[in-house]
Amino acid sequence: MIEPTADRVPRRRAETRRRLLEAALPVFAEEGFGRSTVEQICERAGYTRGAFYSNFASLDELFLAMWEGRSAAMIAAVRAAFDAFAPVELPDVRAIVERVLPAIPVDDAWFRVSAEFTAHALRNPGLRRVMTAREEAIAEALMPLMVELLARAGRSIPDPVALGQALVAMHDGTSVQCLMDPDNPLVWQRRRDLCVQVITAYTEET
Amino acid sequence: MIEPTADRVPRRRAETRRRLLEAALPVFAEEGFGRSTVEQICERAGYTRGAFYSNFASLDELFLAMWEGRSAAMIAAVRAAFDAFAPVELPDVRAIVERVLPAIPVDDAWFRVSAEFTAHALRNPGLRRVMTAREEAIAEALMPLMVELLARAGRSIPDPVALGQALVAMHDGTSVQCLMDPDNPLVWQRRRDLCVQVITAYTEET
DNA sequence: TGTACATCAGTGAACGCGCGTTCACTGATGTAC
DNA sequence: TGTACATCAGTGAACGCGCGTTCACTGATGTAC
Repeated sequence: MIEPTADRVPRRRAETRRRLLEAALPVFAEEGFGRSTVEQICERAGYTRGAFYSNFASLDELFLAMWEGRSAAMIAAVRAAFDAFAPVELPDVRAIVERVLPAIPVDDAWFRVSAEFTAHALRNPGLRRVMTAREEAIAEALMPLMVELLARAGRSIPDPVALGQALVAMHDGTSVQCLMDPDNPLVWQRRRDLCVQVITAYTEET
Repeated sequence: MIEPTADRVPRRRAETRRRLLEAALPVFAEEGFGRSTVEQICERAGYTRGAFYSNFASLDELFLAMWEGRSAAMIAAVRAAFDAFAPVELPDVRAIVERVLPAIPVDDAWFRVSAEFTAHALRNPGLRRVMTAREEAIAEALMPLMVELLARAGRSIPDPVALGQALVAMHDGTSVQCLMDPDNPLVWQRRRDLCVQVITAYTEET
């Protein structure tokens, strides 16, 4: 059984696009977005520069597309990790944090690129909206699971939005600290502690 | 009375350096570090490119020097603001936060550059050490004042290092949120609330 | 199924710009007497 | 104080590289009969 032919034309294009996007993250992570060149990305992906311009109008466009793709994948991965914990017995907030927090990857290359993307977005009102929308999407995707886990630890959340924002800030802020000093277990420990404190402060015993 | 001549040779150089460093922040903020050129900085500072190479070996070197200078100025400003609150009566944690937190500038241009510098430092072990050292310097400069203010609110700090790290993470994480959505007063409110919660969680009534 | 034809994704050469970096120079600044 | 001299910070022209962007082309892929 052959694929419907209608798909098969875009197949090749889609593959090229995918490979360019895949090659972009390591290049941006190593060189920085601003110092990355179309040539470097094409070379790593195994194409000539013409292929790039056949698929993207500019490096900016590819940067955004790459960021969106990786972000979505990241959220999906964390969500899956959360779901996996559903059947497990989690008696208190600390137990939840100790099991759930490690499921959120703190990835060096991705963080470098995210930091630059943030700076880039702060220069561009359109991108700002994209970023805040994504933060809301994360909160919406993960908060129901948080609510359920915390309910099983006997805790309710008076203001879920405030907790969501606090957790994102906590994650962002402590990620840098951990990546700056990755071999210091104390920094990681304090990250977990802060997470426990924040959740405790933003929830009530039922 | 004329200045000692020994100073006067470096005077001109020092002035050139200063102007180049001053011009660098807005250029980096607008273009991004990676897309900034020696030419742009020199043009804004009113020099030719030769003057740049007479004072700095590379854009990287200027970037670091600029970041260090601005960081130090920032710490000094916050420290001064803290000191100014010393004689005021501050009855509780919330009152302290409401008065002290606004003294910490959340500056758009500086934040953009800081975010990129962070990404840059994560690529370079030497710069990582510079950054962690600076974070420690901030904590050391401000923590004694925090201790004193909190003591007057009847609170002691069992683990000042942990509180320091938590506050830095809180500041970094919520700054992005505030700058992404600067006209939303709720985001700023939640930043203050989180600060109160963190301080409360990391201190004990005496 | 097989053959002729159409499409268009990706090639690779070409062009030109803008920037990094160098360096012989000049004139501002300071020194010696 | 005044003059001749020394220094060296910043100038501006020059060179060359590397990249962005374009575009005529080719050959892989799919279509029609």
